[in-house]
Amino acid sequence: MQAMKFQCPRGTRDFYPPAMAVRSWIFDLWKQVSLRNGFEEYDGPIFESLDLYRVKSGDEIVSELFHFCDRGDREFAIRPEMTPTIARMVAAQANGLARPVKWFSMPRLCRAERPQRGRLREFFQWNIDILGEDSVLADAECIFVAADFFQATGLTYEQFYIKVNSRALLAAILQRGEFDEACLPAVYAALDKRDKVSADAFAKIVSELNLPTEQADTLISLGDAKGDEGLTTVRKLVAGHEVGEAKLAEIEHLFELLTAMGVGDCCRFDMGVVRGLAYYTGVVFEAFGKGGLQRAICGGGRYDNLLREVGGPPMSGTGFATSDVVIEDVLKEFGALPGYEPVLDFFVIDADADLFDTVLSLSAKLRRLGFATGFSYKRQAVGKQFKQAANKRAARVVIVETNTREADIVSVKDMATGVQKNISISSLLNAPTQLLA
RNA sequence: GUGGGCGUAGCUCAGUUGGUGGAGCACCAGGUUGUGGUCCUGGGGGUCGCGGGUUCAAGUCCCGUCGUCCACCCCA
Repeated sequence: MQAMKFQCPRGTRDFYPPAMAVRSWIFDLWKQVSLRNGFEEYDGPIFESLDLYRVKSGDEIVSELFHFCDRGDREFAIRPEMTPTIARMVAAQANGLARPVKWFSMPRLCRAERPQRGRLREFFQWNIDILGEDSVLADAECIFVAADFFQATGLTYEQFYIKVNSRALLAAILQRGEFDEACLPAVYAALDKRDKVSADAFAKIVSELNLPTEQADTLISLGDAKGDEGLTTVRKLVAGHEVGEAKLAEIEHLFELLTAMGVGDCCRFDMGVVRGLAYYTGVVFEAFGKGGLQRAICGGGRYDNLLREVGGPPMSGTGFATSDVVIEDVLKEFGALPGYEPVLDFFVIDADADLFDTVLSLSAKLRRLGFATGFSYKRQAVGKQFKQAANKRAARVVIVETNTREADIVSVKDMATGVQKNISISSLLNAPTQLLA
């Protein structure tokens, strides 16, 4: 093979038409689900000041960003996530925006990571955010939107579920257990690993934290705190603790809301969901496919301090994000991706080369009526033109034939059913798609 | 940043103990002189990722390099 000098850069994808069709299908669903849940679309620049990301994550994040300087030595980075951008945008107009702010976006993001399954260096992410609403109702609505999307893709409750937890509740439990502040990050990290390892491995991770026996036991039981039984476990752990009881009541209320919205059955309490260590302050959740890929396919939660941290006004927020890469992965696993749809409504062919003018004029008219219409560039046998029509996945073929000249009649054939009828051009143009119904 | 697998036609892959490269699909062109996606025939296209080494001879063995996939780290 002639060595191709250029290929798409590591971790990026070329979207040839079949792949682009899948991407568009996912985007259309994202948008449709967002809009019907009352979210408005926004977007920002594809690069931001490097400092915007430093503020939140510190200097070490820079090595995982694609960053550059302009000719004035100003530092920028291609956006690796959307949250700083929406925080910046909302902060800038905070006083003028009606609350709650319900926004969504489908940004292209880049991260300078080593690619692996479900993680590329360039990808698209669907972001859903509600800002300016403290009530757990906003969290419930976000979880509902996630469930709504997965069902819209065709997945069932047999194929996905959503784990829900509260970091505020977890913090209260640890506070009551008198866990040392300093070891909290390690405790969070350990819990977050719970579902990725066996019970034994988890016990080992816990023992390596060198916690007092009582605290280690608490942590083990938290790791197993799932579903209604898990809530019972937690109820005992927070009994008599004011904040803990309040946070427990809050998450119980959340589940009541989810049940009322009809998605309670795909949601499950799970203390093992902690999510990163970054900025989550309250409810956190992750969606999972029930197949072989044990990987979160969507995640989010409440971030009540973030706007203030990026220099904005104190304003609460909650939301989630998921990427096109993991969505495609999980849908492929369940065979839920769509086939390649027909791209043409009509393909117009001529039975005789000197009828080509009619092919052109009829095609143009159909196109102006909004129908995707094609024709062969070459004057060749009807069979060859049919072959092209099939190849272009045309839904119908219009045959311009000898009696078209005198009688204005064409044949229209439905390629799926094989049904073919003679009709006048004028009636074809009056009701182009209903003729064969 | 660390570790492992793989790199042969546009795609998916064969290639036997080293002896001057194949299939299916796709693409293009013909055949049946007005009907396709599921017929028949033919064709184009690869210095076997790249570089070096061993050998009379390397797709095949060795080293390096680049690419890619997977896992770890990390995960906004």
